[in-house]
Amino acid sequence: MAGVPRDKAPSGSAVLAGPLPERLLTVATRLFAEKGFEGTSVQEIVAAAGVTKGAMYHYFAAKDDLLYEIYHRLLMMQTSRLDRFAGGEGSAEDRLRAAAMDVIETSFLHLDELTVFFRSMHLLPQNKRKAVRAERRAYHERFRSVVEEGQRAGLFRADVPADIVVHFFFGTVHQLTTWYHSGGPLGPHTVSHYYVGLLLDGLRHTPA
Amino acid sequence: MAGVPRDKAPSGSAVLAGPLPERLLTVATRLFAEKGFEGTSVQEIVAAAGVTKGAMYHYFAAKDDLLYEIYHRLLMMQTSRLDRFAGGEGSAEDRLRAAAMDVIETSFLHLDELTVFFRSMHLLPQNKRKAVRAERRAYHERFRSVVEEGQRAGLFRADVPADIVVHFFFGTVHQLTTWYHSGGPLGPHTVSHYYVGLLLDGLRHTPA
Amino acid sequence: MAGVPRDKAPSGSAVLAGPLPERLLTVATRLFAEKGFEGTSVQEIVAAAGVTKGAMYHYFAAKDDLLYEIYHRLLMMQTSRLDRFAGGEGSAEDRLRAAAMDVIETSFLHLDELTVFFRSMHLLPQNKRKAVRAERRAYHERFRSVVEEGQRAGLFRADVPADIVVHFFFGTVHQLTTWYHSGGPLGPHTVSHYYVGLLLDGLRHTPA
Amino acid sequence: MAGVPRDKAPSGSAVLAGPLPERLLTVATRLFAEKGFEGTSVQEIVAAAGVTKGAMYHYFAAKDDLLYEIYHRLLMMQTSRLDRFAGGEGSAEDRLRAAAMDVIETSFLHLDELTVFFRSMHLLPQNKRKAVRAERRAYHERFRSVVEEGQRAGLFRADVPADIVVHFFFGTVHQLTTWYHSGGPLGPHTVSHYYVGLLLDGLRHTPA
DNA sequence: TATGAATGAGTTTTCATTCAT
DNA sequence: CATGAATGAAAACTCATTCAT
Repeated sequence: MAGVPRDKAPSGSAVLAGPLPERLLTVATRLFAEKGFEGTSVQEIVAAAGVTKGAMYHYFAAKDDLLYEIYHRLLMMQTSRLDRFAGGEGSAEDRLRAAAMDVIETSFLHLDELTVFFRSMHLLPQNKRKAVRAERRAYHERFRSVVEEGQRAGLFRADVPADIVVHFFFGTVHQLTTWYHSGGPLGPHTVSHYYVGLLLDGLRHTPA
Repeated sequence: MAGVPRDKAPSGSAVLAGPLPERLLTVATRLFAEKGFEGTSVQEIVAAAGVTKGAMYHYFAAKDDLLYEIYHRLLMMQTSRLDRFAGGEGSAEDRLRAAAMDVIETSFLHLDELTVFFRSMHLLPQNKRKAVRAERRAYHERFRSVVEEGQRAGLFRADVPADIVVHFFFGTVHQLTTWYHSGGPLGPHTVSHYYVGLLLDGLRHTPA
Repeated sequence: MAGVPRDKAPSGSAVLAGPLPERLLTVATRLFAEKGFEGTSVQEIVAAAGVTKGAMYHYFAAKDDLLYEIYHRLLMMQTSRLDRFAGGEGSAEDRLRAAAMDVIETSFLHLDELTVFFRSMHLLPQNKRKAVRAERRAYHERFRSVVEEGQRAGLFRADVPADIVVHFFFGTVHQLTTWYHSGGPLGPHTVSHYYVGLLLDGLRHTPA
Repeated sequence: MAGVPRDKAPSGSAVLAGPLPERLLTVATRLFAEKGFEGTSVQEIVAAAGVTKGAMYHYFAAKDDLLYEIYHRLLMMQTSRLDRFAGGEGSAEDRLRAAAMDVIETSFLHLDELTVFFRSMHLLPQNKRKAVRAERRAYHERFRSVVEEGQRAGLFRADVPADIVVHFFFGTVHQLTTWYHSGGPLGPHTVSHYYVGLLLDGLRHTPA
């Protein structure tokens, strides 16, 4: 056992389906969520994916790139979904409600990605961090525009800046991962319902 | 090579007042917030505090301990403040409002600690993580009890579990650090005011 | 400070042939015997082998592993030799004499290993120490069985437990390293001859 | 708990009797035997003795000195006992037997010291190591002189150099610590008896 | 495309010892 | 006599990345 290289990939027991880049992202997401980005070695990732380091570096220039790609894909997906809901039919309130419900429910399906996102953004190198932030800001703006539309239409209170409303809402959505566990008493849909209720009722009411 | 000290602290540029443990915690908090726990080396901490590594390990058994102590002190302070507000005079709504305002305003004074908290909790070893979680849970329960009191008194809507309400509120408070920057257009008090408004109006309203 | 390699191997002066794991074991054995396990740094080992630390840790999970492997290889060799001699032809006395001679002469060829063995066994982590002890116990038992055979055949005195006889003999063999130096007046073969004489004559005689 | 110095001595639970230097040597011997010299920190020693580092450094200039003093005291005691037995009445055989019995039985009373001796001698600095070796050599010579006396008197075989005989015997005595455990089936006296028997019968007999 | 041996720069931690009080 | 805060030097180990094959 000693004197034998220690980082051969275990041949069986791995996720062996699908194209390699996706497989690597999938296992990396899980591992980063479990043990943190810095707590997960490249060796562990490639072992879990059933390949060797060389293979990974063939597709990703650096470990950072895995992180960036996880963020990028998550944001792409959320952006496209938001566009669909925000640009749909109905009142600003209807559309905001639908979009908000969707964000939360989608978040429940991607808790690992969210966990990694808010824990490890600061570990990206400057240029990639800037790129991610730009994507996120665009997402935020799109959401805000619906809130503003509702305010102009007199549906929502106008005494709180739309910017604050969006931060208020996404803030709590992004913290879901710190308390929600899938084994608990409340299902994703229930939580989404409550959260959207608290948001929209807070929005609709005009304070004394 | 020999005889050349490798971790001498630079003589200027450091916080050189007060007892060493506090000094170390102060600089560690700032550095962890800036560059992350994993991105900050012990060497950088002790250099910023103007001492050597040995001095730090004289007081803290591990780098982890700095992290734990930051959390612990923050939670102690928040708990004692919450007790004061929640146990005060007035209706449940008055007390909730006062406590909520205080939490947010206090958070603005400790943004660095909050940043570190939610980014790096997972880096604590199990036993310390458990201890922190227990403290945080107690805090959560105390807050929840005020919400429940208000629900029983008919002041707050009762169709949303108090637990959810607390998660909803603290979630967004804890995310403050991801968007708020002290140079921005809105002051801490203003943001607190908006946030508490959104929360309490969402709570007071009874949906159709 | 940055950019200055800290553990580059000196290009000359090293054992540069053969597969790396063996090379590392060879130099480690010599260094451990010279300066002790704790007194030898990993840095010194890899420098003597002409590689960097990373290379060593590619093959050995820990410094301990070098130690374990040294023991393991020594015991494997001794066990296989003992099997050959103990299981050979001739009376129990003939076989014991042959085996004993061989043990001592072989020990002279591996004084460094023996030195390290008895000085540093206690530095192994529990699990590895257990493994070594098990191997050594098997070796002891094999030797003892020949002594017992001789006792049953009436060739050896039976008033001393075979276990004690084996401890008595191996004890002194294992201490060879504390006094024997290859430059001295007595050659390995001479010493072996004397030792085996003292043992077998002590065994054969029945005290009054 | 954090931010508090980590090496205060535990106030109770320690050996608190007798003069400090002796107390320190006693606990050091036990700890060195248990965990090795390098595996035992000065902090552990002083904590076990119920004092602080300063106190220890008041009596011993260095950690090495504890080791040296352990050796020195053991050798002083053994030398004085050997002088008594070797210089006593009776034939060379009688005196050798008595001295040998005494060495072994005394060794059983000082197993910890012996363990430390043979494991850690190499950790002493050169000058102290030389001093110990000189003391040990004198002891060896004294013992050898009795063997030679017996050889000249025709009591012992003369075909084995007395030097070898002494190494043979002390070798196995010094290895006692590697296999003897006080809980085992054989008491110290029994083992001493067997060992001395094997030695003297090996000595007395003249090989064919 | 893919391998895996080897690198090099860095990390946390340990600890004997000193010295002002 | 004794304290204990602080030092300074080194140690074991990690790991993202490269490169000859």
